[in-house]
Amino acid sequence: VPVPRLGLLTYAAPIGIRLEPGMRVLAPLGARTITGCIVDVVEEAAPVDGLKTILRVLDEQPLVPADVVKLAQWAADYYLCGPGETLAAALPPMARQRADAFKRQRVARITPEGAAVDRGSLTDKQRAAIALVAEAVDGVTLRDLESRQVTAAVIGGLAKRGLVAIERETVDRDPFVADEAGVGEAGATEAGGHAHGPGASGSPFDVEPTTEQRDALTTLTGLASEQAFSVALLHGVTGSGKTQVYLRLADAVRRHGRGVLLLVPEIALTPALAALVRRAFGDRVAIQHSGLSEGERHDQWHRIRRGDVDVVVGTRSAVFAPLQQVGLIVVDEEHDTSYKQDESPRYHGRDVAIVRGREAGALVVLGSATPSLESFQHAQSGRYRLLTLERRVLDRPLASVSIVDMREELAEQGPDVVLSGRLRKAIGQRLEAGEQSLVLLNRRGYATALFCRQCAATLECPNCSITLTVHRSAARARCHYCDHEVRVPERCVSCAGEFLEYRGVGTERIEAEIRDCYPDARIARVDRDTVRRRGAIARVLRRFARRELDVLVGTQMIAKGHDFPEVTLVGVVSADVGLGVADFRAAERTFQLLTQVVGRAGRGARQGEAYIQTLYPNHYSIRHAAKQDYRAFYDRELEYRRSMHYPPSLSMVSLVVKAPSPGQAIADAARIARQLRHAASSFDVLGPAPAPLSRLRGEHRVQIFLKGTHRAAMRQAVIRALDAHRDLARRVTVDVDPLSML
DNA sequence: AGCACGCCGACT
DNA sequence: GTCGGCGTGCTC
Repeated sequence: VPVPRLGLLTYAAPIGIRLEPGMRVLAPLGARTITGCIVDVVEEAAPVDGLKTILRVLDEQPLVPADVVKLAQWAADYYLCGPGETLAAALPPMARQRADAFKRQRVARITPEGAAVDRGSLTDKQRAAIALVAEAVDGVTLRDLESRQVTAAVIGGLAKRGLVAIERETVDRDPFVADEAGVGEAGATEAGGHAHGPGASGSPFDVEPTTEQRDALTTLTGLASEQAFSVALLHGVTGSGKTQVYLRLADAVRRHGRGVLLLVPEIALTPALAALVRRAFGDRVAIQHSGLSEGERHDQWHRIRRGDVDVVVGTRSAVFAPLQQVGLIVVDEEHDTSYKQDESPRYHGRDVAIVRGREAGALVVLGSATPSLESFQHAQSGRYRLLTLERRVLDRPLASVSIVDMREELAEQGPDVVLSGRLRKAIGQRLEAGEQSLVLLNRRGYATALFCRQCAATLECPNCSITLTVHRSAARARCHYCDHEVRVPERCVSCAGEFLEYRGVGTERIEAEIRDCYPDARIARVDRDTVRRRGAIARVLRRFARRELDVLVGTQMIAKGHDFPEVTLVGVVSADVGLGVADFRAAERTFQLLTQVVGRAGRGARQGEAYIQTLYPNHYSIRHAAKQDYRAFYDRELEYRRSMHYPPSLSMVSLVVKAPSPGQAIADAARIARQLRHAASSFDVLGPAPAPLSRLRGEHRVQIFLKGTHRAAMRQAVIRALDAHRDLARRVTVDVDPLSML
């Protein structure tokens, strides 16, 4: 049942009804009627006491394929959430709705008392109302009564006196009956709706593969043809043509009659890829991502279920797509953190993909220029097959990268410097030459904080332990966690001082700086603030690809997988943004982001150049990213993780306990930690300690970490600890294999 | 007294 | 997620 933290429930059903895993049923749950999904069927010779009986079977055939039901169950066990939560991810959008979503109406009926009452004792309005109710044999809905000038107040008064009865009734109407009839090709959206990405049209197979690509393909098609489970890590530098390998491999697999799942971090950010896949496989492709409307998602899901497609492109939830005979699962940019869902069910799309591949006997290909330490370690140990693309297509050189020491810039130009002289000059040169530039700063807004020079107070969020970010164009200061916002104050809110200072820069400020510097440049900004609306990012990227823009300023959104041949300059305003975070993955994230964004330069005929501004020019993640030296970074980072006992040398589970006060949060967490320590023989329990974001949306947060090599033991301990403290269960968030320490 | 609101436990 | 039960605190 679609209820968080609730395990599998057992219901009775009459003998003789066809029941199979994957079928949906209507069942009573407490006072409600809900739509559940059958996970298992057990036959009993005699009736079992204490079970409620399912009300109705909604499907004649399993809606969710049996293997996907099993996969969802595995994910629920592994990630410590309710099976209904993972199963919900596997169901088509509209089937997720509760039975209550069948229109529920309030119906009034006459009672014996009401029929017998002396109508002379009633008011005019009551008399009119009771007359209407009495003449309707099956009762009359309150909505109908209202349209006949009988207000809810009048009918409520009659109900209170027991003269009419009001009941909630579900309208018996299965939304799928209507849908199934109408499922047509209308759902075959135009490759995500926004087709033309940069690059050429025509079949992607027209391009001749490089020698390296050919070698990788030979190995991969070999592995795929074995029709047995294996995992390959395709480590290819930026611009080496990994997509080309995926597409050709996918084509080979589907020609052998097996299905292909292509998982990508966020299609909405890379509309070009969707278009490419579309051109490669035509209408044998389905697309699944959150940018589609409910109706579109529903249609795409059913196209897959019916077997109308053999290639599915989608974001993490597509790992549960109802595709049959899966022979290949590709996880593109496997290191990308958006594969991990940041709300329950907190599953990792890549890791679920590997389990699905194992169960299906499929080849799983993980691709990245900057593999996660987890994946690369498995490749090193031989568990995954390692394939490497070391050269760019057409042997184009990687960008030449310069690290700009901002300490020197500060010394020379004063504390207000944002763009170094070198980066500013480089942008100017590109404008002169008619070439394009990307400028990255992974932080949105104009300023990160508003600081009072008189009393040293900083404008903070009243609900969260964080400073408000200044968005100047909106003249608002906003919390990026709870969305609380205020007008930017003219005077300090604590001392009324009038000398307020903007501290810390964001993309909005960078855009303004570049405009100041180069008033004629055509500049656009890409971050969550500017591309909130559907299709907005595709529009900007398209304009950039058509060279209607000279400079693109943005957050990590501009670093992801885009292929702009005319970009010859990449500037990173501050490589340090992610390094300050209290997270053992800070260096890895910084390395990945820098490598990815630097890889956007020089993908066309002209050599690319990049500038990375930093206050830590000797930090290893910056140095190795500048050289695009993944191996050096990996060796160094792995050593750090080993010595500090962090993943991938062991596994972690994070628990966050929330409470209305800090003391309460600590006390509650301490109870759970005690219980965990009690069970801890093979793992360590760290904490409780205030979480880095100690207050969020008005709640105080305290953290506990489990660290160990035996995940099952840790999961077991968490289950038992939460079982022993049922009263706290709702206040605790459990994250298995957390990607963030926040 | 009557009820709005929030918290908590239960849901097969 | 959401319902019912129950306690607290407020209004008439």
